[in-house]
Amino acid sequence: MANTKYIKPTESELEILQILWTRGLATVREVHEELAKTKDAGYTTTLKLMQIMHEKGLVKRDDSMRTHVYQAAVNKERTQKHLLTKMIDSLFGGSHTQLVIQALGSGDHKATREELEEIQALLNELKNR
Amino acid sequence: MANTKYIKPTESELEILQILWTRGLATVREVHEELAKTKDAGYTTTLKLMQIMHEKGLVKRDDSMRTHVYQAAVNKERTQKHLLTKMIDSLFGGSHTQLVIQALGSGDHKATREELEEIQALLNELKNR
DNA sequence: TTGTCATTACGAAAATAGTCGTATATTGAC
DNA sequence: GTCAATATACGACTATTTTCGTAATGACAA
Repeated sequence: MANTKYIKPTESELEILQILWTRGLATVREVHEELAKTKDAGYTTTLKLMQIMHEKGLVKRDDSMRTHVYQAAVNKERTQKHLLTKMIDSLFGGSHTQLVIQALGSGDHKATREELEEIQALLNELKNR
Repeated sequence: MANTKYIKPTESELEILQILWTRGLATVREVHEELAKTKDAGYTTTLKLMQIMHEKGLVKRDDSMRTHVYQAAVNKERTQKHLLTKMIDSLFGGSHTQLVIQALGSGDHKATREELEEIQALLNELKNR
């Protein structure tokens, strides 16, 4: 298997990936409209970023048509895990648990009952080892 | 109250803060030795970083002696929470729970029983709302 | 005193990230 | 065909972060 060297997305790239993970397929225009809701940058800025992401292999694109169609080339869960691990190491002294405690204890969640049950299930599993 | 505008530490700064949070007080030399275990940078690089951190107000220092003694000027938990929230927003669609699930579900923790109980307690509290 | 070593200060280069202007091409309406 | 709208390509500029060389200074041993 090809050695898929992990490339750490920058913050802007992450915003774009987030959109692509949600939408599946999207044009630059669509991504840009979405970004514009929270950010304030020109169209060509978004375009350039996505071109760079393409070079890096973070996204795939279909350029058989004039308007290219992009999609994420990196797995969402894997990327989350990578960055999470990084944060745990650099900020929580390597302790997953400390991070979980912080995350759970932070004021205003809107955890649904299902989510709480999911966490409970995981917790039970960990306890029974 | 003085408006303590939050300053986001860079990655390198975070590494240094991590050391200062652990040690309490430390000289540049000490921080540098510690960093050198995992990183490979010159002494003046560390020095410069810490000087910049001082300007930004991320660290305090006692410069009454020739060799200055530094300590963190920002609270560990608060910093953790800030960055955690940021990550949750940018990477987990704002869901604390999704992050917790990822963190708990990631392979190899060494959560102690005490930690598990602490999580359980928090979970119980959340459930009873 | 003199020389060596460790320290801080400082400026600037190098690397990385983000921004945008402009050229060029393609499409479709008329 | 012409024109307007919209797309990509691409280079360059800005800002931030990281790196390090060099100078000045202080400490200390011989």
